Amino acid sequence: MKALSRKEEIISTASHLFKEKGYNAVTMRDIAEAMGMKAASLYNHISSKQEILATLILEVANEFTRGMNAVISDVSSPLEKIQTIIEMHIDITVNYSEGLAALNNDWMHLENDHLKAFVKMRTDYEENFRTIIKQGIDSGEIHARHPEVILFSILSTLRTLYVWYQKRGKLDVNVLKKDMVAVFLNGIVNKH
Amino acid sequence: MKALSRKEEIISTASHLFKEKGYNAVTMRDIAEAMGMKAASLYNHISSKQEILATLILEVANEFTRGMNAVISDVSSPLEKIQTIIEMHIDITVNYSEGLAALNNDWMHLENDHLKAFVKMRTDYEENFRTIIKQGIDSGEIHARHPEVILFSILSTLRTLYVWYQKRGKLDVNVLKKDMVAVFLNGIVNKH
DNA sequence: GTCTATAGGATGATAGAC
DNA sequence: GTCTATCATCCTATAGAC
Repeated sequence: MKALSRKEEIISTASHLFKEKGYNAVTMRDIAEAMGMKAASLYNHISSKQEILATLILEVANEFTRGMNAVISDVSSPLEKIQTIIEMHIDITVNYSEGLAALNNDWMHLENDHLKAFVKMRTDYEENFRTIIKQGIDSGEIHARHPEVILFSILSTLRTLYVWYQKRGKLDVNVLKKDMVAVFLNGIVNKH
Repeated sequence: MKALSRKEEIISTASHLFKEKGYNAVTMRDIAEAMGMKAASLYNHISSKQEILATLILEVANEFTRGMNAVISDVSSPLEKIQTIIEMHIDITVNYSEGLAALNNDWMHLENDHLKAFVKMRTDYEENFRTIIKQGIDSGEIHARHPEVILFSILSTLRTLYVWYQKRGKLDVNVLKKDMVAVFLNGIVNKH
């Protein structure tokens, strides 16, 4: 467990507050107070409030991009790829839950190049996922339903998992992965 | 199509802006400008920014509560009830998409009694849904998986449907209902 | 590296003329 | 019912002392 630099402490503190109230409702004074210092002192470690947001969001977005690239270059069936993506999302949720909240709720408050970079990463990610689903439908592994409905159902669940994961007393990660994969792959109806 | 009162126009205009940027990032001047008037004039029709938010969110929350009460008092199986809930969510998404955005993203900016009322409605709603899922598991209709995983997967998808519904060129509502119900009930794997 | 002081501007809301 | 003018407060960020 490496000690956090002062800058990392600030970003971590801010991320907790952003998760509760959102980027715009959190002031530099709030962040400073939570760290036991004055707002002006924050600027010795970070250059702006925007920098905090961008650092937080782009770190997680990069994590997703890395994960998706690994899945794509993997030699496995579309169904196996989808399972791996679900598991990857759950891992990221557990490890970056505050950053994920900012990514979900406050990405539109990114500015200029940060915003552009984020939107591109998200678009690419969705496009890759969509392609995998279509391949599964073409090969007959996946039911021939509207691919957007499948893409959206899985993605929206995974994206908001962070809200629920901490609320429900930290269910074991492996149980969560197993059940989540099962819900999407096999549905909830018991046919036996 | 009844003509909107000035107050309703303001709330409708505000809801569009809230959906794009969030409650805190939208100013009274933004709302006024979008209506072609000055910020001070808004106060002839509404008493505060908070009133706009509360009106918007509580209208949708009431809609969900009404729908859930109808489902509960229905004589039908747990699986049929879940199907009805999914269809109800889709109907509300189509008819109240702006209010739904505020409910999802800005409920924490409600104050005092409005906040209390909202949280109670949401808790009751989730508890009712959870009970239905458990009844389905007990009766053997639903796979014996962690009920929270099922509850969460369905709810998070339905709650964020509004983001996606308008982005994807308004897929036919009946196709959407059919495919969405199928994804959750039967999964995506084709077993034939 | 933290502080006080403050610049410079935005914000929600009110008062009062028309 | 809309306007202009304005209040009181809050906001991000900077300057400069210690």
